[in-house]
Amino acid sequence: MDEQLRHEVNLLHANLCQALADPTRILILYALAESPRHVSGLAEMLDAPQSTVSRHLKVLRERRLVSSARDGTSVLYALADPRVIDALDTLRAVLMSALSQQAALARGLS
Amino acid sequence: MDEQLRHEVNLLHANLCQALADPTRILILYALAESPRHVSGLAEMLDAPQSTVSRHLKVLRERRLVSSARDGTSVLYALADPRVIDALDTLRAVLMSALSQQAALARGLS
DNA sequence: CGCATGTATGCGGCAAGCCGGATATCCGGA
DNA sequence: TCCGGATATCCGGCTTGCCGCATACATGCG
Repeated sequence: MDEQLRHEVNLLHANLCQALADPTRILILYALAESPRHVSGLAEMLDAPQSTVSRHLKVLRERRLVSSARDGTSVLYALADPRVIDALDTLRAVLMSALSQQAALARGLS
Repeated sequence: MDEQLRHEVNLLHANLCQALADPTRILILYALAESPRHVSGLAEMLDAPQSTVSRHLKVLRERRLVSSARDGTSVLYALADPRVIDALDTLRAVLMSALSQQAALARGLS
């Protein structure tokens, strides 16, 4: 049954990664890392329809990557755990390495 | 056009996260972090059909998260960049925090 | 050269994700 | 209580992802 638990965590792990697997959501997370924002603010910043932003926020909220708090008639969203940004930065570094390696390879062909 | 480039990288960033968004692929990456392995070895270890494993490896290979090398009639796969494991570990830590927070909340309700 | 082993790919089908517009819900002020 | 601004959800449609099976491809050996 310990095996069962390990499997369960693995599913949640993948689920968490899934939440990061969308360009808009990545932008949202980086924006919230700067400062908490309202839905409308994010929508304007990303130049995306409000419904789209709201749905993305729902995904992030369900995974507890962001937290929400009412602020008058609007809702203020904030990053729940700054380590998510660390992870994203690390992955971006990995990406950059892969790209430069790819570029070097391309130069070698010419 | 710098803006254009930023957007391009953002897409690739999401694409990279997408590659991590599958339970089987996460298991593969952790397995390869231990030591390089053949396709058949991974298939047996994960108790998954060979075609499935091969397809997952293709996804990881395209993103340059793993590297492949022929070894006689089989192919040896290895982790391309250990930092991916760092990122996965960080995300797992985030997950654990969220879970324990959730558990504490549940206790509060009882 | 033909066979056996190990790996990759084409295929058909199904599940899940993303989108924008329209609508429902929530809240504060008049 | 009624209204307007802000947010969440429903809907229909399209795209993408994952799977297993069957099959093609590559490699080493006799």
